[in-house]
This record gives sequence, structure tokens and C-alpha cells, in this order.
Amino acid sequence: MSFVPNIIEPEPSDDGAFDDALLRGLNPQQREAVEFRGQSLLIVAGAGSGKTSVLTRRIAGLLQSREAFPSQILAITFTNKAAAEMRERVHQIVGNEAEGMWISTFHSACVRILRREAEHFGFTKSFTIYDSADSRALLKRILKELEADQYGFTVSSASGKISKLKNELQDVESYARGANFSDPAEVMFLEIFRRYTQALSKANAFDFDDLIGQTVYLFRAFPVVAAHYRRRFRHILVDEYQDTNHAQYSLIHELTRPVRPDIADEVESAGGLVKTKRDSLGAIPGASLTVVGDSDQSIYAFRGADIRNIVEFERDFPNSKVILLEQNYRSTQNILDAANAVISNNFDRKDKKLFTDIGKGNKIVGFTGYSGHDEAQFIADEITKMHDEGIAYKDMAVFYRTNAQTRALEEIFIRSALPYRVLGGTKFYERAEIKDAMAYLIAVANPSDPLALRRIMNVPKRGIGPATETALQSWADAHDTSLRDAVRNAGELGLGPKVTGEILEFGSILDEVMATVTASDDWDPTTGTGRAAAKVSDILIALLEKTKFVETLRASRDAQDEARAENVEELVAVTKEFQKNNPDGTLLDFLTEVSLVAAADDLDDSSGTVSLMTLHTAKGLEYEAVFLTGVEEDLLPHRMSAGEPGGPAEERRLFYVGITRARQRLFISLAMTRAAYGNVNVAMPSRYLQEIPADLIEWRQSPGMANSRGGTEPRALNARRDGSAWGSSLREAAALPPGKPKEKTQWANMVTNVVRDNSALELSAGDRIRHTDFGEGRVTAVTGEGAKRVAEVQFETAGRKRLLIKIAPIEKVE
DNA sequence: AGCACTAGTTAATTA
DNA sequence: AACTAGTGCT
Repeated sequence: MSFVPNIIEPEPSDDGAFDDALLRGLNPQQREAVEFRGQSLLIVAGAGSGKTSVLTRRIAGLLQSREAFPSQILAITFTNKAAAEMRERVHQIVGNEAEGMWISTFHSACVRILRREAEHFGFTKSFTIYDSADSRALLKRILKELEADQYGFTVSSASGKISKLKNELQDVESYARGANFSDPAEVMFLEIFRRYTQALSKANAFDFDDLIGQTVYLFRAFPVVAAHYRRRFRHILVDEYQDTNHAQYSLIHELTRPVRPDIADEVESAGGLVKTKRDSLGAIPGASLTVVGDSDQSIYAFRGADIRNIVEFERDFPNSKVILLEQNYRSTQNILDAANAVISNNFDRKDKKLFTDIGKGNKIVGFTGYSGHDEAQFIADEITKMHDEGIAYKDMAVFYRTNAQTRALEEIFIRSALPYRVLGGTKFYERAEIKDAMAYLIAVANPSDPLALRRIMNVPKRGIGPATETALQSWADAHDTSLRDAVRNAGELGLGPKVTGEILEFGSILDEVMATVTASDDWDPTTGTGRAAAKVSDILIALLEKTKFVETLRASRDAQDEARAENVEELVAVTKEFQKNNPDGTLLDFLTEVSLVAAADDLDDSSGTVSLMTLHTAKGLEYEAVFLTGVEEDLLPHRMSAGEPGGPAEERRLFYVGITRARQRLFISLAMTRAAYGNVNVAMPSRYLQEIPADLIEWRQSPGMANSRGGTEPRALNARRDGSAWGSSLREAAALPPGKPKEKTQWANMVTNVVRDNSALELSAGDRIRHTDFGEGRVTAVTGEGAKRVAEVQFETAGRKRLLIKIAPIEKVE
């Protein structure tokens, strides 16, 4: 179906231009950012400066004043969640006029374009999208084939390098041109890259980076195709511009270029009416561009974000206007002072100082734990206190640098019966059983994809092992056809009768279901003759039933398989939900949606849980109270960043992003020892801590001399918890020379290893108990039912705690 | 040939 | 803790 352009220019309304409501409550800079009209605009928006509001009102203004049709607007955000929020807010202002705008992420905008245009360059519109796990699996095969480990390649080094090249719009040929062929490792890499690229195109698949890169390629190779989009999108707005990489930057450039007169002629003769858009020379002028960003929040250099894109915006887009938003509407002045002080240590940045008029607020609270668990306990205690003061759990968040840090936090949160959720950790769609079920869907959507086919060939077990798979693949190679064809023709391979039967059965299940995916040729929705395309949920259910997928899981004696079966059922529910929200949604639409969900997207604000997430995930979010944890050398800044140019500066920005997420309360914590990979290391306070003016922090427990005197002094602080398990173990760990690994691991996992079941313990208010870590105390209240019974206990020395009775290491005294 | 179990190895941030 | 290689059984 070809693209239907808007050929009529909307008429600017003359009845008083701008709706006053659009400008209400804005400061002068914000107002200017909403009202400015011109070719290019850069809004430098500090953290919490109301940029989303500005952006949405700017869009609403364009629509209300009839300067643009909705279909002429393209707004790009970094997460689907941000896109949904923006759509919602524009909708609130202008109502149904918001329909037809493209508000989406870079990736989903590119998928839409690629699905439409894929046929131009050797793909079909049913292409699949390889997520990072898929492309790693593919690379793993390639590395094995080539025995590339001999040259020091690992899956992650190869995928990192390929991703980096793609983000710079390099392909195999351009890389080969600059390659050093006397270096065998480089020759090997070139071969890896070549095979990887070939495998993708043979599978009719794009990886994540391709989505952007191939769209740029498409525009450059097919000017008439590009002209369609350049003509359509007259106003392009990009959020989080500081995090764009070179490919994304180029995409924006391609979209905002003018259309040359001769190309415009061509478009016109092909039936696209463009007369009204042409200027006096016959060209179509470039679209207007608005970008919003903050170079102080650029934290994605590791995936190719180039801070220069925003720094050099004015050079790239001549005659652009720059507007600075510095007034912050989110945080207290104390928090902003800390943020300003920290970020001012980054040199070569444009000076920018956030300010607010909501007052100084509370001091930042600092805490140094003896271990990661001790730190987590502090956090749990403070969360409980704040909850008692009336702050909802959903308004509190805990940030950390690495996902591994969640373990200690989760353990303590479970013990303290705090409701929490981890954002972006092991995601639903990354679970093996979900990936298997998804692979079934992909196999019927895109029969050329061998990766999906291989994944499910023996799931559930059908006796098709590696040897059989290799036989199928060689048959396919020998007959120059696909793996799927080999499966169909398994009878000709001369394999055993049992396996052959299984393979043919497997193949016919896929073929049968695939036949239902698209509507029959004689389908007529008005008369109801023929057969409509099957619903996504029905496709999935058919596959699961015919293959006995769930049945097999349920029959397994592995207890975890029951949970896996439930997860698969959950996926069925997801497809039903999808179909409800998108009545006309196809299988491809579903697969696309799933492959594009990002970590920050599955955030559900309504639930009453504390949110745990990495600092990266936290960008763009805000909370009443924020805990910044693990503020230690080698963690923040992370050890791995030390070698990279600009690494420490980027880590500082990460810290800055964390600080500026907090509205009222900010807690900064660290630990003196931290468990990693089974052993325990002494940790040093982060250098960034000293960059916060001392009078802004109130230390509940300061790192003291830990920094300057190398770890002997801080144990004086241990006096507080004499005889406690953690304190004494710490002493061992810090003082003991290496060589007694057994004892070390024993205590590193101590918290997990304590398996107990106190379900039968009768407790009521007034009882006295003894806790192995906190000592003696009195129960003040018992709430909850069954396994979720919680005791509130006032300890004599350790203060008040909430304990999950079932697993708490406690006993009654007297 | 494939499966299940065990033992041994090796561990590298951030979406 | 999570993956790989090796073993013995069907």
C-alpha cells in the first residue's frame, strides 16, 4: 500500500493565534521555547526543568494554530513509556486531533518505515528483529565455526565491536577498506562481521542497530523514498538528544534535508502531489527541527551516544536558536546544590546552574554500612520510617550502578517484608521458556529465520539433537535452500525412521499454523466469506497445543517447570491483552512490539511498591525519596570505566542523574566491604562524595578514615554491634589473608544460606524475642496472614525493624 | 544418537 | 552462579 500524503496545507487560524492556556504557568524561557518558530531549535533543558511540558505544549501549539496536521509531526523519544506519556499529554490538550502523529522511539519509527519499504532492498516486510540475546546466539555459532577464540574473540567483544561499527554507519565493505590485512585478528574479525551480516540478511532479520542504520541506508540509496518522508514530516522533535549516536544523528539529518527540485518532480510524476510544498525554486524545504537535551545527562556513550551531537548542534544546523531552561521544578535547593557542585567538576561543559524556589528542604542523609547487607538494612529501615510518615512506597526508589547489587537489597527487603520491584532486571521476555514460545511465533511469521527454528526444533524434546540438526543444515546448504525446507523434506535425508517422523511432524505443525497467520485470498470482511487472519493468541495457543509445549512442562518433575508453564500461560494472556488493545494487530505487530520494549517501559506507577533500578534506567524518572547506593570507588565510578576516554566524566554524570531524580529526600550510602564473585573486597568511598559540600550532608555513619588510612580504622565503628554476625564476619574478611576461601564463601552468602521456617512460631504484641543480628527486642505489632506475617519489633540496640516472621532468624525468650 | 547427570571452570558495567 | 565437557545409560 502506498503512502498517502497530505497534500493540502493546513490554514493558519487567524482568530487570535495561540491559546493562552498553552502558555499558562510557564516561565519566560519555557514560553519562548513553546512559541519560537524557525528552522531549528535547541532546548537545553536541565534536569527537572519541565521539558516534557514544553515539548508537549509546543506540539499542541502547532496543531491548535493549524500550522501542522498531526500527520506532519514526528516526535522521537528514548523509551516507549516517554512516548506514551507525551502522546497522552498532547491528547489532553488538543483531544482527538492528536491522532495520526508519530510519537515513538527511534527504533519503532524505523521499524515502521522499514516494514513499509523493506522490499526495496532485499528484505520482506515480515522481517524479524534480533534482540541482543539473539544476535549473541548467532555470533556464538559463527565464532565457533571460525574458531575465533584462538584470536581472542569472545561473543561480547565481537558483538560490541559490530554494534559500535553499525552505530557509526560502517558496513562490511567500508570496514574492509580501512582494515589492516597483515593483522590476523583483524582479518578474522572481518570474516566474523561478514558472516554475521550475511546470516542476518539470509534470515530476513535486522538486529537492533540495523533498524537505525538500514533506515539511513535506505534514505541515502533511494532518494525518492526519502523524499516521501521528508515531504511528510514537516516538524521533527527529538527528546534526549544528548544520547543520540551517529546513526540516529544521521537519520535526523536525512529527514530534515530539503528535497531537490528534480526529485520533487519525480515524486510528483509518480502521483505524489507536492505542489503546495515547493518553494520558488521547486524544491521542498527541509522540515523544522526541535531537539531537547542536556549534555550533563549524557550517559550512553557506551552504546555509541556522541555528546558532540548536542554540543555542536549550532554548527550542524546553522541559524539555530538556543534556549536554556535552568529553573528546576522538582528538587529542593539542597539537592540541587549537591548536583551543581558535583557536575561542575566536569570540565569543558557549558556552565549551567539549576535553581528552584521551593526552598532548601532536608539535608542529604549519608550512611556507611559495614557490608552491602548492612547498607541494605539501613535503606530498609529508612523506607519503613518514611512509609510510617505517609510517603507511599511507590514514591521511593533505590538506585545502583550494577544489576548485581540487587541481590543484597532483595534479600533484606524480603526479610523486612517490604514490597519492591526490580525494573529491568531479568525481564519476562528474556526467560528461556518465553523465548522458546516466542521463537515458535517467529518461526511461523518469518520462515526464513533459522535461529528461531533451531531454538525450538527440540523444544519440547523430540529427539532432534545436534547431530540431526547438522544433517538438516548440510542438506539445506547442499540444496541451496533454507533450514525450514530441509525440515519439510526430512524424508530424503536417510535418517532413522523415528527421528524422521518427529521432524516431519514438527514441520507440518509449523506449516499448518502458518497457513492461518494471514487471511485467505478470498477473505472479505464485509460479507464474511473466506477466512480472516488468525488472532495472535489463537496462533500461539494452536502452536502450544499441537506441540504439547505446556503439557510437557506440567508433566515434568522439575519443580521449576511448573513456574515455567505459568510463565508461558502468562504470555498467552499477554497476546490476548495485545489483541484487545489492537483489534487489527497482526502477528508481526505483536512481535515488533515485544522486541522494542525497553527496561523503563514496564513501569507501573499505580502499584504500591518501592522501585529498584540501575542509574541508567532511572534517567527521566523522579521520586519523592531516592536512595543512591554503592557510592564507592570501582563501582561508581565503575572499575571498567577507568580505561575509557571520558569514562570518569560520564560516571559523574551518572551520579548527577541519580541525584537529580529526587524531589524531597536524598540518601547516599556506601559499604566498607562488598561481596563480588564469591569473595569480599574492601571498598573505598567514591571520589564523587567529596565533591558534595560537607554542609549539605548529614552523616548517620560516615566513612570516617576509611579513605585515607586504608581500612584499619573504620572497624572502630564496629563497636556498635558487638558480637553481631555481620560485624564479626567482617573482621574476619578484612583481616584475614587470602587462602581460606571456604570460610569466606560461607559468610559471603550467609544471609541466603540461612534457611528456616518459622511459620509455626506464635507471636503477638508484647512478646520478647531474640534476633541473631539485632539482639533482643519486644514485638510491638503483628500484621499479615500465613507466610506473609510480619512482626514489628522494637530492638534494644538496633532500633525498630519489620521482620518477615517466616524467615527471620528469631526465637522467643522467656 | 540423544539424554541426564556430575564435575569443573570461569567469571568484565550500563539498554 | 552459570555454562561446558565428560560420563554412562537407554
